[in-house]
Amino acid sequence: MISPTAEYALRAIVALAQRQGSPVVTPDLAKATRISAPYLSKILQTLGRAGLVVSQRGTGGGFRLARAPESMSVLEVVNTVDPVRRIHACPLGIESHGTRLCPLHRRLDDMAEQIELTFSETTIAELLSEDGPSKALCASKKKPVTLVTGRPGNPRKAK
Amino acid sequence: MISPTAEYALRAIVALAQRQGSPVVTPDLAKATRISAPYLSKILQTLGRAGLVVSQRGTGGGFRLARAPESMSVLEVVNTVDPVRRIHACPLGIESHGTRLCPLHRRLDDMAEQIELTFSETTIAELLSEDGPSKALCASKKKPVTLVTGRPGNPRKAK
DNA sequence: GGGGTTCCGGATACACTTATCCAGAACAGT
DNA sequence: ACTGTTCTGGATAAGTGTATCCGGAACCCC
Repeated sequence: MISPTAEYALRAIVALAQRQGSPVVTPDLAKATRISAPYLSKILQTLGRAGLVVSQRGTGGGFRLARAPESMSVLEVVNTVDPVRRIHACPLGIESHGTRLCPLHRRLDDMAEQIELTFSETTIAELLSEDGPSKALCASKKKPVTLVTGRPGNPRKAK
Repeated sequence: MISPTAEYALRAIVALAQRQGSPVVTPDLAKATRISAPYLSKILQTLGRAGLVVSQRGTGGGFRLARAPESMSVLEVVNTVDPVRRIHACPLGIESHGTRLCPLHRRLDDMAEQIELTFSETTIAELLSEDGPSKALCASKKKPVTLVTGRPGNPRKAK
């Protein structure tokens, strides 16, 4: 439905949102999101160029959200790394009829529109931990994986 | 949203449904759907193994739908070539909590569920030509591409 | 049963996405 | 300015999905 890369980007954005503006260094973010550090780094670069995150080099640097989580939609994040594809014209070679789509492609595009709408209506803030039991990014309660919150002796369990 | 292959499979199934059980040979189906013949052939093989289409070799052979278009759902076709991926457990390494998903993955799975539901409720018959202007597979009215219906002097316009 | 037709399935090539690596530039603190 | 830190961006590798090719098997008709 969405590409792994888009899902990674959302994980990273959510993890950054949890930090409330404090810069997070790539390896830490990689541990929190369970994404490989080099690849995450590429995704963060893309998000940075799009203006969704801000990077800061040197000691005490890292990445932070460029805006408040309440004002950032899921759609913005997804579209930055892997845009939702709408069907505007008939995918068959036949260009003749304008915006009219056949039933098949009409329905597929309706779905894409629905997804786009849902993404645009959901803010990052809503993904944080709204309803108790399941915390953002699936962080467990029983196993305090520390989730990078503060890392006094990180178990270094990342397989 | 769905892979090219899944969309190809739907095109092929719809094109077969238009033929009302008459066997269609792969090159003809390729022209109708604008899918490359060798690749379409692979997809048809898969659909055949899944029992959605029936193949017949030799002269007068080809492919035809195994069942009535009214009794075949879009979901069956899609799942045959490229199953809808539901999120059953937290994609992060943390297995600790059962079926509880964090808000992010809960929402993504809700979408997948919605898509699955819509696909399961839509039959191939509904994709044929329900509402006049836009005929199945985006076949234009102005340009009678013949769409393989009967082909007296096929323009052979496939780029 | 011979010949033309059509699907079958393995092998292969190509493209795009995902993932990795590393030298270099920017930055903070001293 | 020097040093350690951290991001940057290009080059590259690995993996998956898409597309092609071809010999062989099944089938129909004569």
